[in-house]
Order: sequence, then C-alpha cells, then structure tokens
Amino acid sequence: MPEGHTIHRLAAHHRSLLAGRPVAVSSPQGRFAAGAAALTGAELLDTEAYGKHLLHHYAGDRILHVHLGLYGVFSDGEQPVPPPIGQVRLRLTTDRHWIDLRGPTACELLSPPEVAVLRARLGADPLRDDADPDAAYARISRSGIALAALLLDQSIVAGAGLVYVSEVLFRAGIPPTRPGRELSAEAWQAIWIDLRELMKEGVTRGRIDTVHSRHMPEAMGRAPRVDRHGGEVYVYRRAGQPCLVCGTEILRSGLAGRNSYWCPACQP
DNA sequence: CAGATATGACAAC
DNA sequence: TTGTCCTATCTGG
Repeated sequence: MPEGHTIHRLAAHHRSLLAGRPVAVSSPQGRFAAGAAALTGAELLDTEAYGKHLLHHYAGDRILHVHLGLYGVFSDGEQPVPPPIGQVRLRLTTDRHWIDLRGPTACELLSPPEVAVLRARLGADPLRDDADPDAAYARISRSGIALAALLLDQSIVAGAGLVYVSEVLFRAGIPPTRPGRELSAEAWQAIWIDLRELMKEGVTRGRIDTVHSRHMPEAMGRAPRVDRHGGEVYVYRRAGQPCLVCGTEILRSGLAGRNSYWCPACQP
C-alpha cells in the first residue's frame, strides 16, 4: 500500500511485465468497463510515477491513470489468470502475465492535456530527477501551517505520506507542529536529501525502513517496531510507546485531519 | 460477525 | 473540521 515509493516500484514492475506486448484489458467488477474496452489490445509504451500517481502510456495517446488511495492494491502473476477474487476494478493480461487492481481511488483513461493538468498540481517528487525542491521550499518558508501538513500537501511535496513525513521529521529533530516559515533553508535541504534517500531505498526494498545506524547510531541495539506496513520505524504508529532513542513517550497529534507521530524530547 | 482500522484525497460546511 | 468514497484485514465479543 501506497506512498510514493510503492508507486514508483509498481511503475517499473509493470513496465517489465507489459512493455512490448499487446495488453488485454478488462474490468471484472464492471466499474471500469468503458475504459477497458477503449484500451484493450493496446501496446504499452512506457510507465511512470508522479508522486502517488501511476501512469501507463499506451499507443495512441491513451494514458491509464491510477491512484491507489488508502486501500488500493495491485497484484500480479504468471498465466494462467486466476478467477477474480473480490472486487477487481482492472485486469491487464498479456500472453505471459496478469495484473489485477482492487480498491483504487482513481482508475481512469486520460489524454495528454489531462495528464499535464494532473502534473501541474503536483509538487516536487523526491523520487524524480526533474523535481524542484526550491519551489517546495518557497511554499513552505512563507507558510504558517504546520510542517507535517505542508509535507503531506501533494502540491508541495508529491509522494510522501504519513510514514515518511513522521519519520523524516523525527530524523531531523523537528516537531511536526512547527510552522513552515520557521524552517531554515539548511534544515529544508537536509530534510529533502534525507527524504530522497529514504524513498529511494523504499523503492529498492519495497518497504519503509527508517531506522539506520548510518543516521541514528543511538537507536542501534534497541528493537525498532516492525509495523504492519512491513518496515522498521521510529515513531509512526508508536503513540504511547517509548522513543527508541530517548525513551520518552511518543505522541500522536492530529494535524489537518491526519495523525502525526513524534517524540517531544527528540523533536523539541 | 460486527465494528474498527488503514501508508489518501476530495467535497461540503 | 467533518463526511464520504473505495476494499480488505484485523480486532474484540
């Protein structure tokens, strides 16, 4: 499930499974029937990810746009295709592989101009080489909104979610409640670099691990939490438990309708 | 087996 | 801020 690293990983994986072969498209659930009919038989030219948005570029300027949202999930395997389990919105098959999509927030066919509109409302993606972190800092540094909310704003930073935002602020020693305008350029630089490295590692590993001796030697020797999402983290969903570094109780605060986790001692 | 929960985003107040 | 959407999985009784 999805923060940006999952989507970038899916983009590469789908490219390797589908590129160069005619793709049959269906919607066993029926809710994407029209799009499936318009797409079937098309050749996949390329895939890419912008933040949490996945794009499949098919021949004929047809672009499949998927946003997993909170529950969306892809699964895949080799032929033969199993009967659909649950609500399969989208099924892609080649002579060799199948890919199923369930529970997405968005699954739609877009034109190139519509993709341009989508892209225009997304901020700097730490996983893309064309990202512009200076533009992100320009927004952050003139805002009185809490940092956690700013970093979760996809029009500022595209691709980071609750886990990465909570963890990167812990690692920076900055509380999630600090207003954006109080973040120095140097601190932003450090956060951006850390976020990019963490997310790249997330793409490689397929999970979020933020507890590293390289950055946080104090935490070594203590057992980090292995969250249900599969990674080892300092603060995410650890409210009420002791900080791995100093032992202080981890807090949870609701910012902009979403939870943020932090250590009041390590992030004063 | 009902209810709560989940890494997200948007509309409506 | 609250409610709604979408689906699967985990929790407690």
